[in-house]
Amino acid sequence: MSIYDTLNKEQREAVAATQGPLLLLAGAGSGKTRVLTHRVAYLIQEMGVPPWNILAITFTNKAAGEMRERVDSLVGAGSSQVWVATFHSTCLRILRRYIDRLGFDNHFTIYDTDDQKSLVRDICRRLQIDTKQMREKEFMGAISSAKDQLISPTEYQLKAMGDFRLGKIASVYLAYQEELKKNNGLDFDDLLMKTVELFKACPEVLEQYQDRFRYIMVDEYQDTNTAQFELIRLLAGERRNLCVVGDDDQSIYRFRGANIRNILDFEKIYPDARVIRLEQNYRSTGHILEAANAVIRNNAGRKEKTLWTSREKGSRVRFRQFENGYEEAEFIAEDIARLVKRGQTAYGECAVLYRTNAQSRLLEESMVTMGLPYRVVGGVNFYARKEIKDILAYLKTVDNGRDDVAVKRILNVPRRGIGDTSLDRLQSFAQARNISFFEALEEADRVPGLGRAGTKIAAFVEQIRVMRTKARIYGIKELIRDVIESIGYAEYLRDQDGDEEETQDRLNNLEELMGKAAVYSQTHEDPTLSEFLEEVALVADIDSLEGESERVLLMTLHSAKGLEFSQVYLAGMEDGLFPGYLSLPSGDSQDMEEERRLAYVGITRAKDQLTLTCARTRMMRGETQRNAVSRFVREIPGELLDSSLPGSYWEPEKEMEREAGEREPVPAYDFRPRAFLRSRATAQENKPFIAQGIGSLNRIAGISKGVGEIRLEALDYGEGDRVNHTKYGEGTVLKIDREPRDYKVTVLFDRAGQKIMYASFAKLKRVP
DNA sequence: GTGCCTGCTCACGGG
DNA sequence: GAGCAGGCAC
Repeated sequence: MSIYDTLNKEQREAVAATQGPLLLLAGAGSGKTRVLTHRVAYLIQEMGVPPWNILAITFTNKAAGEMRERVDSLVGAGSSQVWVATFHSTCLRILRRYIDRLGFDNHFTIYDTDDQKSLVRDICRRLQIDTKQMREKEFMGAISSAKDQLISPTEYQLKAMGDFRLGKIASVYLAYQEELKKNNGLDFDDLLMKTVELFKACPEVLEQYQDRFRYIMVDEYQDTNTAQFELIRLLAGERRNLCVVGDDDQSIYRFRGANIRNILDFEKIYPDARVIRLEQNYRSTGHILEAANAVIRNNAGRKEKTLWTSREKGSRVRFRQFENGYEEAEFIAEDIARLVKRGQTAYGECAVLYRTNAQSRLLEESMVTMGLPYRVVGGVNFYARKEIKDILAYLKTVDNGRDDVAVKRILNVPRRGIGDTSLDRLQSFAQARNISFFEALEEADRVPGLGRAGTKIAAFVEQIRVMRTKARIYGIKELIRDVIESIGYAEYLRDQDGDEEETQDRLNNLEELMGKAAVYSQTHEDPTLSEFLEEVALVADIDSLEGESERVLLMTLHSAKGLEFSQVYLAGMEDGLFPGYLSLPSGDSQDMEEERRLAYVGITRAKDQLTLTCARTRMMRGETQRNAVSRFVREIPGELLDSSLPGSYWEPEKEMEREAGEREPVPAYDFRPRAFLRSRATAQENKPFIAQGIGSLNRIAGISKGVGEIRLEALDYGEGDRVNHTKYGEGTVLKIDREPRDYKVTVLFDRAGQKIMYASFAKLKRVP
């Protein structure tokens, strides 16, 4: 039996269609990664293609990591020579080798969003553009989308003729590119654009890569932008052994230039392309899939396809509406705890997905309160954190002083008494002599008007020199530790944060960075600081999802693409949040369709059970907003839903009557769907709700009781005792309620206020 | 040059 | 609600 026997007919066809252009329309959960990995294996094992002739491109590091793993385990020996990478890292590797042909130094630095912003700000100041009238963001967005479409500053200028705003953008764009070049920097979009430029300018380089990458596969093709498409088209060249895999229904990156036409028009560009559709879904139960189909059906302009599954119908899609975001979050944590207790699922099988990162906080809090193991994926990019960027800026400066942005960043971190005035003087000195900022620092005694700052600058330069000496002996990890200690960074953080907990978080992040450095040093034969810094530049999140099988995952819908979970919770299903308020007024425009595709992505992540939740009111932009149930929920036919509030969840008129002020505050454990109250307890509705036992709440919420597995152990603390919680610190136990399967403990924390939690999860320690 | 206060803007997503 | 930029006092 061969490894290909487990594939269905279409999948096998796709695996064997190795020559010429192939468009693989792969619906959600139809096993596209399986096809891709088997295709790699087939090329190597059956077609005798050397592994290094194969290129598999993905969008995210996560996808690349997963693909790598699966290729490794399927192909075995030689698999490491298959080039599996993201667009950006592929370009990075190419440019590191050849960008000198475009007049850049091969040791260019990568500008992240922060660096971009400060660069744009400098330029606006220089060009005397009032950033109150045109914001930096507007420029950044315009520049980025120009690059996505491979529009050069000069072309932009031509296009902008006669338009004031566009003209401004064009001049900022031009200055921005000049500045980048001067600083030997590239931003993320440049990685793609410059690679295309390189290929067009140097046919011999292109030929070399065409010869190397004889078989190209592109995952998530629906998300490619013009630059990426051009890159692929160039690489595929005359051989055209190009296999693109995508699902137009899952195109969710229009905001960063994804051109859905790339997939819709693939057959126009490659008229002889084979098209294979994968429509059998192996992931979700019937009800979940039907719900997904019902939602996506509302989009116009898609390639028609109907996903089907041979799996059972499964349980219906649950829908719950809550009074506010707290109750929603609490329900989710509570529900997961309950399912795990009953042995119906494991933490690692559950994922909570949301539209905006801002939603993660409440969910996270409820996880902490319930004591559930969880992890937030994404959020603030690890390498974008202040403390990480500070230390990396030191390392960059130690490695070479060429990165002006990095040097400027740390010159006064920690405080050295070198302020803006000195910085400006140094800057103009450097500019006049055409030397780097760090070189200007080294010659600070020749810079006019520095005064007392001069000594401080000399001390800083000396400090860097000492670090450079140490860098020759120390490993990267030791170097990081030494940098942190010698600049007194921990003290600086304590000073800045004022909050010990925050400082500790930051220090922990730095420990993580050291861990990362250690791993790097161990896994590379000849580890260098330069290479480490280069590698780190493109990584979004420090750790992969490996070894996370024991935790509930919290992430945005965008990060969830490509993943699957037994239990999926989609939180915040409200008009105004999801779909976002920006896409609402435009009705059924492109924006709304993209939101709907995102909903489709979310729904199709679920294998066995899908739960949709929303809140009637939610804190947004500092004010409480009332939101209607998301239209995406309403697009799901009622018979697929288990809402335990029949027909009552959508009542816009009633929404209008309700004033925020007329409601009494609700106790923490009132997580019942509010609509239930309305149908059941009309007259009494506004009376404060007195917390009932969880069991009865379950019954109210329409959830049957399961058999408890948890043994009731005696607690070593009682009412009035002082206890310690890992996150909230110390507090006093106010109340302990015995529940059928656990104790419910009410604690008044000194810092965090009153919380209610389950003893078996919260692991409270008695303070002697 | 620094620290504090105020007021403003932004919460949509990633490499 | 939070983070940041700008203004102001020391």
